[in-house]
Amino acid sequence: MSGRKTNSRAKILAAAADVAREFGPGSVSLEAVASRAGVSKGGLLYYFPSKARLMQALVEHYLAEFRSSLSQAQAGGETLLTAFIKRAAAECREKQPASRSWIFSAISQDPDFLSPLRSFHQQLFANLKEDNSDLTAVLICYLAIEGLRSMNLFDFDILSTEERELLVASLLEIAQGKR
Amino acid sequence: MSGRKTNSRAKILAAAADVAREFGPGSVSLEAVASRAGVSKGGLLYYFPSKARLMQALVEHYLAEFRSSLSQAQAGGETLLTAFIKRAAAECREKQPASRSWIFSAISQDPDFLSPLRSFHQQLFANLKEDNSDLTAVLICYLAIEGLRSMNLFDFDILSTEERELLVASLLEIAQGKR
DNA sequence: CTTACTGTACCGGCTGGACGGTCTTGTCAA
DNA sequence: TTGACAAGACCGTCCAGCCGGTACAGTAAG
Repeated sequence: MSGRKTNSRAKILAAAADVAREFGPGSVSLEAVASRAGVSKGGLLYYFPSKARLMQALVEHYLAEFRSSLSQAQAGGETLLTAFIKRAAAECREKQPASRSWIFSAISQDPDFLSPLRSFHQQLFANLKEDNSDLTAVLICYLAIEGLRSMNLFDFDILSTEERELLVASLLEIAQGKR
Repeated sequence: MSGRKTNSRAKILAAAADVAREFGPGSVSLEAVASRAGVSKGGLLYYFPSKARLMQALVEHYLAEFRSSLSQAQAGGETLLTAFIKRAAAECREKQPASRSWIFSAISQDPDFLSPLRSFHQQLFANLKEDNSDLTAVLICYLAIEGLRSMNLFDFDILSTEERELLVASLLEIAQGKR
């Protein structure tokens, strides 16, 4: 077929996420991912020499995306905290539910795959505290957003759209010290 | 009926949670759980005729515990919201980190195992709204607590003890309309 | 000739589950 | 009181199936 400039790598990563979302995290096998990506098993293993590498790449890819979209939001002259809130809200709006189910596959494979995520969050939280003198506001906003993201991850559609927007608006007020 | 004093069922459930926490959610196999519980594989299968049943029981057991401790906290004449906050805070203090890792095993096995949890949370949130007229306060407190629980679940020890206590104190103030 | 794959075939390991057997316990007729 | 017996509470083994990973031969594009 097409031999050149293929972005099979990206396709495979997307396929892994799709399989996890559609068929459940337990269904993420090399075969399933390969067939979903329109690639043979051999082709998959050409890019990711082991399942562990695939999972690792999944985490790293997500983290890179997260980072870039955060700094992009921050480039508009916003505070880190408001950028974080807005970005999370946008994610909840745009992405389909359970779009991060692959995380469960990764944890099942090896919980250590989360450590990059952990250290990222640690640093993010540290930066948030540095950036905003009101520790209470940082705590409330950060945890509430993580709660929102958690709901999204587990596909708990508990909040209505209006409630979510109300929450985000309230958090933005708190973040700006207007409470 | 039989006369054997049997707490094997409870032991097996605890063992499953222990295996998930110590060796990772991917290591929860019937054999591993059985050996951890001091029971043979056949014995395990006697109590839980399939792995799916084990997972289901795990969810139900957790839910029953959650419910009872919530209503117990509420029996002291507290609001549902404050009871929820205090209970979650206590859980973070007492339980060892990642003590709910078995959830990941259940999701990997079949995401539908979460639906009892989902409907419980839906009802809990509905009750919270009914009980407290300040929707914003309910939203913030509920989501922030869920964020805290999420941190605990993923074993992200991002907050110091003081920060956590500060957060809880702030949330309790918000819950009581003292903000 | 190299790169970037495809496709097939295969292997060893592990897992869930079935099955048959064994020991223990409570029941009840004699 | 006893002793037979059914039922309960396990144990140990076996097996089919899937999964990750390897090996390798082939192929089409650049």
